[in-house]
Amino acid sequence: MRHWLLKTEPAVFSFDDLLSAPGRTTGWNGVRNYQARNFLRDQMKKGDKVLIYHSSTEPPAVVGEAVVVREGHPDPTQFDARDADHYDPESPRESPRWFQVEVKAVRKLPRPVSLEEIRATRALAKMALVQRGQRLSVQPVSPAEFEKILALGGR
DNA sequence: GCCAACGTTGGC
DNA sequence: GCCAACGTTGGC
Repeated sequence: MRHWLLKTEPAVFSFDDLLSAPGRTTGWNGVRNYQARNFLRDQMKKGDKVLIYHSSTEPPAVVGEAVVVREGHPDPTQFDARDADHYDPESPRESPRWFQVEVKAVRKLPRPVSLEEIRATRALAKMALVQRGQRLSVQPVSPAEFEKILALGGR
């Protein structure tokens, strides 16, 4: 089993939105970066544990824990011409370009673990999240890093 | 295949 | 709102 971090902008889709979604589950759609796509399509497996991170908010922070409940499959939003933010007219139906997984909320952290706190924690210094210029919205996380974040979050 | 221009991400 | 860093596009 692997561990992951998924970024989302809470103004678009927050952890609370995930908690209130049917079955506390959603398709993690809208990823339009090939490296992140490859993780979604090839590497994320049912049962993998996921940290949910809020970006472009104050403070940016890991706010909750989720689990992969369905492995990579085509992201339906790429075919939806009404969804201007996600529609990709270049993506062939017979070999879709973009993939999603389904994730289910496990629990909200009692305390968010802020980016500042992550930067200040030696054991988390190697996380992709704090590497210069790193922008990937789907990132692998080591088991130790995953547990450390949960501990900092008061779980 | 190079690389300049442009677009996006996301912290600050 | 700024801008550094990075990815993508497209002319050549």
